[in-house]
Amino acid sequence: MRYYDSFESPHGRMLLVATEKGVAGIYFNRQKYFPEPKKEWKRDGRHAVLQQAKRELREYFAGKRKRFDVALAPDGTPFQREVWKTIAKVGFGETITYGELAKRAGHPGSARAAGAATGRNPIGIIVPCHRIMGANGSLTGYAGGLKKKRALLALEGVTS
Amino acid sequence: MRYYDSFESPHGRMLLVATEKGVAGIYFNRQKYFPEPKKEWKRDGRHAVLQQAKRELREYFAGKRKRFDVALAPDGTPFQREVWKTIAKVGFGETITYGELAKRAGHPGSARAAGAATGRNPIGIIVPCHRIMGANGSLTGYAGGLKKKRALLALEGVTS
DNA sequence: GGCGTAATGTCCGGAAACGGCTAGCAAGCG
DNA sequence: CGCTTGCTAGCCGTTTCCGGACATTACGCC
Repeated sequence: MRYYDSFESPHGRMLLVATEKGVAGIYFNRQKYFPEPKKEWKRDGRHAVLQQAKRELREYFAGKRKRFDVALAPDGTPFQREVWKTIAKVGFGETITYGELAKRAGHPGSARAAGAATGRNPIGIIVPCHRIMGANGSLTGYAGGLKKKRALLALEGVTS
Repeated sequence: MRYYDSFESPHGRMLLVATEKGVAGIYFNRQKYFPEPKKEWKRDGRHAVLQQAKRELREYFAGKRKRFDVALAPDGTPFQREVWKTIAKVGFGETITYGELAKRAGHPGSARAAGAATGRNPIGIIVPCHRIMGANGSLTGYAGGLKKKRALLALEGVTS
């Protein structure tokens, strides 16, 4: 079963989705790969996982939180989950390249595949895919739009 | 959740699988498309659906039952479920061709597709796919082996 | 009668395309 | 010369697409 709720972020309304085990997705309205909510999903703003996620997000945007603790439960292939797990370990304000990401995930040389997996990350912000950049320093892409990527990095003090 | 149990038929041991809603599958050992039991399945010989299915099967093989009443809940595409539902309406001792089957299912001309769907029927015996034959009277196929198809038809008094 | 053919829905394997990439050159420019 | 820019060719997991195979049969043509 999946539960969902909306969340008002400084960059617009977001959709949060969770299972019993953890957060499954966070999406900006109209972002790439925005899921169409299924009928059997239940709106439940008081679901434990959703409440924790919302609290941590509020604290993050308020500048009072540098690390997320809520449990994660995204759907994906083994490779994708490896990559996302690796992204989650990149610290606040730190940025790495797609090649470095691939290496840390145990797949050196799979930079391009890591990029594709990054693009499919369903849990923006909490899995901080905005901290991944091109080897030449370019932002290269963001499912919510490069503008949001820049804003998130600015919030974390990355001047670039 | 899926529940399962074994059943001793005159033609060998069988595996029964069910959901809350009805029978999902019945398989001869080593038959085509025999499913590998999943870890999360529960063996439960007293599950209501399984008990009813076993009773009706015993009665059928004893010659005391000509119609099955247990609820069915097979997995399949919409087309496949149409076909299986149509097969279930073919009476004891009656045989029809794949073309007739397709027509009754509301897809005249899809005889071949109906054949493929018949081959994927997960609920042998109760959904009596053994009553479907080639237009020229040949048996053509059976997931449990043609020998069993012949035996079942003989039990129903089809001399052919 | 015998034989090729087209029509039908699904599954499966292989091939190809497609990305939020990158290292390696080759020019262009001051 | 150094630095920057742009193009190219490999790299890799996933997704999409296509072509055949099936528990078939009706039809047209010889």
